[in-house]
Amino acid sequence: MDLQVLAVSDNKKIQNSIIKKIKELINYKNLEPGDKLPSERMLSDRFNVSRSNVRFAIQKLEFFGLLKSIPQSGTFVANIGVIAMNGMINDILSLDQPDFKSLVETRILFELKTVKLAAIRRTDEDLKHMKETLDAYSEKIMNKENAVQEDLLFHLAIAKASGNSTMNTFMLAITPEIITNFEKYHVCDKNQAFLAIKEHAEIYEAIKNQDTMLAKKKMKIHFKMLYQYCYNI
Amino acid sequence: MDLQVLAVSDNKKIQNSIIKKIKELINYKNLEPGDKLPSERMLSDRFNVSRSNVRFAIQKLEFFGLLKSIPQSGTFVANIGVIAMNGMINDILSLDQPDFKSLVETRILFELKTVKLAAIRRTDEDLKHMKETLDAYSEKIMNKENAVQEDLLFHLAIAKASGNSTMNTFMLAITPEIITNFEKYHVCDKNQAFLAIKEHAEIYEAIKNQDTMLAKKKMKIHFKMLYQYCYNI
DNA sequence: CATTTAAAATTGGTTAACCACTTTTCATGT
DNA sequence: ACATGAAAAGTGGTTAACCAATTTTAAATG
Repeated sequence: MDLQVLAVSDNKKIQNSIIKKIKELINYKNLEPGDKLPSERMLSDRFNVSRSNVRFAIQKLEFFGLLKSIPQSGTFVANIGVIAMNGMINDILSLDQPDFKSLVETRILFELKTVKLAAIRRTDEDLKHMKETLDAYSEKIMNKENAVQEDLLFHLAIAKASGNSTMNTFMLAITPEIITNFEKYHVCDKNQAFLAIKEHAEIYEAIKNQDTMLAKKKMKIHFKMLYQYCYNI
Repeated sequence: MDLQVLAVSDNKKIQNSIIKKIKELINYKNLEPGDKLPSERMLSDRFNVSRSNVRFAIQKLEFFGLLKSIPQSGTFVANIGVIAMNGMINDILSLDQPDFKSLVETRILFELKTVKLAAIRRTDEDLKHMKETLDAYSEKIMNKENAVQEDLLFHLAIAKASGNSTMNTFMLAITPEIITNFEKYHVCDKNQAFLAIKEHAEIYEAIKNQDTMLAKKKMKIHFKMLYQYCYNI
């Protein structure tokens, strides 16, 4: 799963317009699962756009499972009917650039789940990794340095320990945007830093002791301020 | 957010090896936030790989917020310290291809949240959209036709109504893989289809009446079989 | 010596040519 | 008519050339 397709780009509008035209083409020609689309060259010619942009558009639709490109052969409609095809393309076209509030909301949802799963599934290696990030965080705070990075790595270590590759991937995907906004709005104040050391340690201990409910409870406390912030923006 | 970057590819190994080398380079040269990386040409020369692959690797790191490419200028280390850089690149390199179990686990987590949010935030337009997908689903089932697509679109309509663009995006991202596996393992049996019509209708009504708890409860019932299946695989 | 400025080198991004392979076409032989 | 096979056309993927804008260099100017 390569989420890259969702990256923002100056060409996004062009690519979305191509996706729209591909959709119209599929409907007009009544293409069904397995049917072949016109070649990239023909599409770029017909739509009056570069082949690169056609390729990007196809890659995006391929990522969402709607098309399937086969080398030296062609691009085919995936095993998905015309109804789902239309519905999903509409959804894809209307995808908004994630806003900060939705990112935080999603992060909280993830972390309250990953912390429980981590408490159940964590391996010895996971614990070691988490402990390392925990110590690195404490050290930075004790030296009164900015520790946003170390804070983050601790949470990512939990996600990894959850044993859920999908959530781990998504956590990594939303992380950069979260950091950017945190620094932009100064979410993590230094006043809260010392308190956070204790909270991190408690979360770690709960996971280590495989106390699922306590782990979640401590994470909830840790997120308390984040909650408030999220809903006040 | 263009998740495309996470797509599987034959070049993934090469690109991951390039990412590894970029990480080593950043460490060796002690590059800090804002510092410039060698040009794409120099990197492709140094690593003995094509510039395209270097570009793909950089795009991936850019998606995860670790690098920032500026046209006609260069590629720069993002505003992220060396610790987070190393930690996150390690995480990125060790990302597993999402397995079916983790996909289902994530989907359930999402849907139990989106259904609650939808009950709170749904607009009249959302309701209209959901009703359409609901009716399309019923019609297919009554005609004893396969309705996997319509089932899916109903759930996507809920995700959209949740008003959370991040979860909406992620739901779309995991959907194709879910469908593929459903059809592969014949998860949705026709015996359950008639029952599902009623369940869908109840979920819709709960969202319409903004009964948050009931909406979640009905969704949980709807997922009951999915739960069992997921944990028996 | 400092300042200006223009030209040359360098950059990420884009386009066009090329490649290896597949698919189609159609002439040939039976 | 039909089967065979080779050649031509077509395919997605890859590489190399090109572009416009930036950055550096150094020569010209005061």
